[in-house]
Amino acid sequence: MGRSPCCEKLGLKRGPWSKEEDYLLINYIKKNGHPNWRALPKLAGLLRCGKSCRLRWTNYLRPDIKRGNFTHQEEDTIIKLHQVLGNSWSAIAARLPGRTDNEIKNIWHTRLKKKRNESQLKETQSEPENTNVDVHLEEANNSNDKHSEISNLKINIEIQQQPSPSSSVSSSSEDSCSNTTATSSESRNQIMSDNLLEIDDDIWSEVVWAQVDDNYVDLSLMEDNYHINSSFDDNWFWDDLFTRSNELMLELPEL
DNA sequence: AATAGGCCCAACCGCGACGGT
DNA sequence: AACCGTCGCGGTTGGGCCTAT
Repeated sequence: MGRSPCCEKLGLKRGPWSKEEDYLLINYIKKNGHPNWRALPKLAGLLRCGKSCRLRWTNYLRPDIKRGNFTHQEEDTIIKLHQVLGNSWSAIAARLPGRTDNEIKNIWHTRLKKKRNESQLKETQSEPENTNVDVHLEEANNSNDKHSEISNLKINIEIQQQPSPSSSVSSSSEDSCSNTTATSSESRNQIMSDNLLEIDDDIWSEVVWAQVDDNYVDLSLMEDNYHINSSFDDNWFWDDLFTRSNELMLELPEL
């Protein structure tokens, strides 16, 4: 048996919203909020389903929405966030005040995906051959105060395995990105295989590049430990990294 | 000027998560 | 535990606009 429709379609209007409908919706929400989207259209005098009203409000009518073109800075932020979060548009939107997930999704598919692919192509053409070593990523100490450690931008990494010549270089496909928050063992394996280190030509240069999802961070060799240095100094990046740190398998050169 | 193709974006669809019963 | 209703999310669609020919 098929799934029942989200609302009674008969008699309900679909398609673009008129100014009158917008006015009714804004007016109602201003006075009453939106405790129940399903009941809202009837109470507001709209011939729409609740889902349509919610979408119109969250993607277009909300007063805190920033209209207009994305700035270069916003575009770069989206690309970086996408490297970490994958297709989690709502999570990306939460970090871009005034922008909606729908808007970000649209700009990604129309412009930024192409832009990202072009810059990746340039990078891969200029990068040297890589060497890989498996290690396990763990926190430097057992402190519960993660943020104090995060703010120092230093995470010690303990090497547990020897070099693995058969290791592959990480994938940067769309699919791998979408798996970053998955928790099944199959997905976890995918995450591990997708998070391999790419190393400088000279592994003793004390500066290597690790890839966390599609995001590059540089690892400095200091006193038999690697320290992660990243341009991503916002706490959200490190929160994400720590949240998944037990699942991440980086590849590092042997100390 | 006509039109084909690409781009952009608002809106829709279907699914999974979640809370209440 | 199972069921149901609701919400939010990501993927997709379709129509208007723009541009090249």
